[in-house]
Amino acid sequence: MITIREVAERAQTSIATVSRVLNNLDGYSEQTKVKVLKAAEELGYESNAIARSMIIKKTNTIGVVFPNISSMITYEFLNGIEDVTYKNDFSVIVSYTYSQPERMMKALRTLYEKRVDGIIFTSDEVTDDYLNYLEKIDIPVVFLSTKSEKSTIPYVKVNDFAAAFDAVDYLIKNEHTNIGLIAGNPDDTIAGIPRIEGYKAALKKAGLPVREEFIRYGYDFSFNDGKSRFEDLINENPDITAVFAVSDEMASGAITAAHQMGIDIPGQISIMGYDNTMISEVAYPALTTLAQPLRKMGSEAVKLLIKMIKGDQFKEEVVLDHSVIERQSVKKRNKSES
Amino acid sequence: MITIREVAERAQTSIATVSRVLNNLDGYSEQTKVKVLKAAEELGYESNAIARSMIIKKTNTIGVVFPNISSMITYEFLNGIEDVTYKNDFSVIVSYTYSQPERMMKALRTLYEKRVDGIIFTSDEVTDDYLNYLEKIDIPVVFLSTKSEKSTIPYVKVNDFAAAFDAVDYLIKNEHTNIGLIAGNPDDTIAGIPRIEGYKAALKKAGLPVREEFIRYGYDFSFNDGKSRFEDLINENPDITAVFAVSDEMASGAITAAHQMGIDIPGQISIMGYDNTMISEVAYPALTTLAQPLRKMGSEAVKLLIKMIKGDQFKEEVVLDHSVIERQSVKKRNKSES
DNA sequence: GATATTAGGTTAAACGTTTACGTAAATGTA
DNA sequence: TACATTTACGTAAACGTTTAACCTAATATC
Repeated sequence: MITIREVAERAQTSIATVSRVLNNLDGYSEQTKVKVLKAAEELGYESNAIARSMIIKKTNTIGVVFPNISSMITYEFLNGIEDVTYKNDFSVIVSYTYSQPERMMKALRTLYEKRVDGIIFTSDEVTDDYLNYLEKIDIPVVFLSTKSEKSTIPYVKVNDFAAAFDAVDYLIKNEHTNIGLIAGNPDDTIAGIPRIEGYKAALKKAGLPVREEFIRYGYDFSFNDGKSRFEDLINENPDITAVFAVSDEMASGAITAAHQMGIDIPGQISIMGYDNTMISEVAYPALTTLAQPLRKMGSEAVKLLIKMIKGDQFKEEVVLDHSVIERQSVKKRNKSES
Repeated sequence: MITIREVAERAQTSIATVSRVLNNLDGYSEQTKVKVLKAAEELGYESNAIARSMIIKKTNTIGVVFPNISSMITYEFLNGIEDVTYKNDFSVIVSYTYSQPERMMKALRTLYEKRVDGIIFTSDEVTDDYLNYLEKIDIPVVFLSTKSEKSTIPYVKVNDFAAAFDAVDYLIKNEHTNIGLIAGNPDDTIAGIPRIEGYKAALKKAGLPVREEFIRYGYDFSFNDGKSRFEDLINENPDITAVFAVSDEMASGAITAAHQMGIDIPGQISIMGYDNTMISEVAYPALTTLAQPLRKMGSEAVKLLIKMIKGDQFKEEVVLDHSVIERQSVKKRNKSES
């Protein structure tokens, strides 16, 4: 492997000068610059980021940890992240942790060993163990689509409560009163509880009763989860006319179940999803859904992280806007608005 | 940041001994081992992989480059990759290149600068520029779902020709004779041409004519691509009874188009996909498709790469099995087989 | 003409490890 | 007892950079 030393030799100068030329600093004549560049070119020199990192104490690398969330969410996040890491000359190390604590801890430890400049922690519940470790290693961290009350680590999220509220509100505005909920795990403080509470709040605000039997709790936001919850929900509550599923995958599962049960969507029952991933377009009928700006969330998270890496110490919280995307899975009976 | 030196000081020994203890080598007494471990623990020492890499010349990191292929394919590949990198204590740097040459070259250069131990190059056409660079830097590389005739770099793939052949053969066995093809880009030597040729070969073998007007060429294997190709294809050829789309996303687009055109799937037209990503389950009717073992492809690729990194120089090619997954989008009229 | 400044370099230390080599003490062997 | 071997360390070099500190000659300033 060819080093700065060999370049210096060939250019008949010192390694310090070579370093300066290569880093566009000053302190050399045009003549030596040319000699150095020529020598580097001829030798096919490529700088060694490891050696460089060793002394500047920056790796220009960030780490991203994902639990086992939906493929499409992961993809959108990652694309948003790469959009800005690319522009800022950062590399990204990704780890899937499948929400397993040992795997998560190992991932964090490895990221620290490799001296990443910052970490994006996505979508997973933040346990005390994680938090303690993150605080101990003391490198910039931002939470993406999660947060922790116990720390001042900044986050990028949508407001899950408000988003669920708006989704249900949209159904109510379209004259639905018997609205079922296919929820996340009721122990999940991030994507579980807030959406359940948003659902309840929307009903209450409209003066509708909150009926526990209209709520089914899922576990992993998956297609199959949504499918079986839907069957169960509708079999036991034939009077439901709309259901809000807290992920697009669940909503797609519900649609497939409906097809199999001979239920017309949206003729008999309207279904609303959450996320606005690609799946909502592929489903038939196409899913009306509550959109999170996933890609933007990814890019905002890195922007924030890079700011922190560059030294800005003030810590912001970013709450991005959500919106309802109307497609074909909800019957529109909205009389009051345009 | 706390170093081996400080640990040595606190344990009243030398840095060499500390290093030996921490790396489980021998050459120290039980007593000093305890002292060192205790000191390290108390100081919260965590080793610095950068400094380590500097001298051992290994980073335990690999790079993976993705073009802009389907989110679900990317996800499956990455999961397969992580399954085995995790077990082997490697980290993975991922770069999305969106098939842009400058971005690709920059990604490769960065990976080399950061001295990754190996590279997995996925799904993209291998240009001479890429190949030259890969050969120049001389680190282990494996191609995943792509290959190059011009080099001996090993690859992990399915046989696209045979897979497409089998898909079309399946349609023929189910008594379809007028079979349309929604193909990839006819300039794409990886996922384009071989699948087109497989389609043609299956027809020929069955004594069916190859009719150019039954073939539509897409560009990016996307949902919208499949949707508009299908509309076009069926409008101009009402006698078609089955269509093979060379990606699940395209096939889903075709299904959606069919719904909008009032065509019953599979009653009037059967549709077959390719990939067996999650989308094929979500589509309605669920897609009968040609399955690639995506996750396994990812894990086999890293296994091979790690073998090469560890020093095995013989280069294997891995061609994994494909299969037809029967769901509901193809009308079964198979009289001859069970 | 004397001094200060600048341009254009060089030398060497530093980053945090691993490891080859040296050596003194402990242990084994004849 | 004498010698050989092994154990348990310590010292220092090395990895490939960046950069502070230093140097010299040329130019500018008065």
